[in-house]
Amino acid sequence: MAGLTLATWNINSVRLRHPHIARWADEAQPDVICLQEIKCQPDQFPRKEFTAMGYPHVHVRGQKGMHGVAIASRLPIEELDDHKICPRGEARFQRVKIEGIEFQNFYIPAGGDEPDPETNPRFKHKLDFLDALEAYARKRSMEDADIVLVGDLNIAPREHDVWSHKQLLKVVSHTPVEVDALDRVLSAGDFIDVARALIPEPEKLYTWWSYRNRDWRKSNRGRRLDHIWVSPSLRGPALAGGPGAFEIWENTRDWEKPSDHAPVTLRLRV
DNA sequence: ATGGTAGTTTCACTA
Repeated sequence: MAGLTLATWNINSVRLRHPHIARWADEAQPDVICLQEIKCQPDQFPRKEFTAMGYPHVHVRGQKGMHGVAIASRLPIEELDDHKICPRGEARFQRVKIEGIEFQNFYIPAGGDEPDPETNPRFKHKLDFLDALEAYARKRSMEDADIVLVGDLNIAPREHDVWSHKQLLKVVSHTPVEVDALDRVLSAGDFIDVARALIPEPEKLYTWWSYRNRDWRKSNRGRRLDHIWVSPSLRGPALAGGPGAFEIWENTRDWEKPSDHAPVTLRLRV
């Protein structure tokens, strides 16, 4: 195969929004779709609907009502052993192999409102999760495997990944302590942040817009929370297509009852 | 400093 298009999308309930996925996939034509916040148990996942839209291969890590990740693929999926990363054991991580490439799909904890691990257990959970992920990434970096790490990482790391760097410095998702932790994960795994390798700052990049703004386009208070990282061995295939190979499908945010996240795709030249 | 919206576990919680 000449190329492989991969996608990541926080769908905020796959049972409610699989029609959006069908409509979007018809245009975007991804080969692999990594989903977060599916909000269902594995036996509740709409497999028939994914088969009908051309994705008969599905791997689900779900739990009742919240969190949950899933990978749907046109190509066969090889299941890989789960490694326990989430300190609370929540359904926030899965890994599979497709076409010889390991896909790691993450839904990192949002972290609550108060950016203080002493008073906010959710923020502590987020930092602990990132520490565990850093250790895992460091260990796996020794293997030289072809790895694509995607997901809703719930952190907008760079100045131009948010609508106002200054106003968000104390807002969870953009605080220095989280950004440092995420940067340590990136370094530990020798990963390449594909979006910024292809589209450098100061160009603004957002993948999420809050439901709490009446007109998301007009206010445009976005953040880049959804990421695609690749291991050094995939640098060539990931960057070969240039900026046009990376896409944020923000038009989906205009659809009726949308997810608050837009899907993101990368065309890998394999 | 506040409140705004959305989904599921629902008159409460997470995001």
